[in-house]
Parts: sequence; C-alpha cells; structure tokens
Amino acid sequence: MSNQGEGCCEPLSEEPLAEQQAAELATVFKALGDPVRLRLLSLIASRPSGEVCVCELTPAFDLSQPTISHHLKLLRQAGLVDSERRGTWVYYRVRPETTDRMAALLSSVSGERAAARVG
Amino acid sequence: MSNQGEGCCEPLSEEPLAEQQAAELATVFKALGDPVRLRLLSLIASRPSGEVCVCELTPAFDLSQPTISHHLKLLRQAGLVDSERRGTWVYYRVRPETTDRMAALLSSVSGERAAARVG
DNA sequence: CGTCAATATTGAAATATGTCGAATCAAGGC
DNA sequence: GCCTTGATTCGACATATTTCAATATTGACG
Repeated sequence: MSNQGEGCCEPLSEEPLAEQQAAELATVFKALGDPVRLRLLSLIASRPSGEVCVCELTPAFDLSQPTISHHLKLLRQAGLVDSERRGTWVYYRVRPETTDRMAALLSSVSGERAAARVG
Repeated sequence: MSNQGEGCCEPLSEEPLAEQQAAELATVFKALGDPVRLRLLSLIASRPSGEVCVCELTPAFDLSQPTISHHLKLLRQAGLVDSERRGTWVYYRVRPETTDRMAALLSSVSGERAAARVG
C-alpha cells in the first residue's frame, strides 16, 4: 500500500492511460500473450520450490531449445521472471511484484470509480 | 473443493496450464498486449457511464478510423468489451467478467500453493 | 428513395514475431 | 588445456500483426 512510486501503476479506470505507460504495460501483456510463454510461466509458478531448471522446462515442449530460451528471454525482459545460474544449470523463478501489479491493474477495471490505487 | 467449471480458470500456479487453456488465455493477453488497445480499454473503463461512443474513441488517437475499428474488434473478440449499436452510434463497454478472470489468474501466480480457485 | 454521417470490412504494404539450425558461450570433468 | 553438456545468441525464413486507403454497410433524415 502507501505510495504509488515513480513509474507506478495507475488503475485502468479512474483516468485514461498515458501513452508511455500504455506502452510499458503492453510489453508485459504481450509477453503473456503467447501460449508457450503462459505455460512456461505456469510451470515455473507451480513449483513448490519456486524455481525450475531450464533443463526441465525445455523437454516439456515440442519446440527446440533455442525457441524455449527465446521465450524465457521475453518473459525476463517483461519482468515476469528472473533467472539465476548455479553451476551448470540456470534456474527461473517468478517475480510476483510484476504479476501482482498486472493483476491489480486488471482488477481496477471492474473496481469502478473507487478503484484502489495500485502500488 | 467443488468443480472448476467447464472452460474455467485454473490458477497459474497449482498445476501447469493445459495447452488448450493456455491458447485461450493467450488470446486475451494478446489483445491486451498493444498500447492502443490498452488505452482504448482504459478510455472505456474510465467512463462513469460505463460506456463510450466510438465517435469519441476514434479522435483520441493519431490513427485512422479503420485502425481503431480493428482494435476494437480484437478487444471484442477477446471478450474484453461488448458493443451495442443505438441508432447512428455504436457504444462500447467493458466486460468485467473477463478482466476479473484475468486478474484472478495473475494473482494466483503469487498466491502460492493455496491459491483460491478462480471461478 | 437518396443522401449523409458513423462504423465496419476488405485488400495491400511494412514491420514484428515465432521458429529452427548453426554457431557461440559457460561450467565441469577428463 | 580439451571435450561434453547446458544454455544463449545469431541468421534466416514463414507467418502474423499493424496500419492505411478504398469500399461497403447501417441507420437517420429530408
């Protein structure tokens, strides 16, 4: 709660989105707008440990390894996931700040006039 | 824990998304993944009346009328908005079921293991 | 009817995206 | 040091998306 930070999130209702904000938010939604990336995110999020090795993600799809790597990169660039290399393997985990922010933004649409400020 | 409905919403964590569900959800996120469409949605949502005439949306952008019409069509096809013709004009309004559903889905990512089932 | 104004649809061009195979980079083990 | 294995980057190609101008459709009003 509290402040709404610098580039922080206006509700989608309340007042129309500025062009630049719309562009930033669109980047994240665009990252979510692909079935493969959604499933990747889901696979990562569904792990109790909170993280998954790429070596487990890749064989879950009928796609080449570079393709999976590419999708993971887009998720990373959108701020939806983080990666960390530990030895031979690379592990991905969700960044809940981002998913929460997007969720709050979407909630604000139906939250009518009194939509809580999304911090 | 009751059913989870027909085509209804799994949380993104809990269990990985099935291919078909991922494809459906991706369609909606893809619709949200464009700055123009986000601003359109925002303009529609920010109206106290809940609806806006296309004749007010079109001049709000530096884009041709067919282009705006096209974006509105994609929002409609994604289930994010509804349109109604009244006489000469066409009015658009948000479909909160859809935005709420997507919000809940995103919330479930950080909702960890115990994520509430999203109806 | 005929015309005008508001939207939608069509067709085409430029750009972006998803995908692969080949090449490259990183870390471990011989 | 030199392979081997895991992961990313590069280059290329097919497809999808964004956008416009032109055309069609819909409804209101003489």
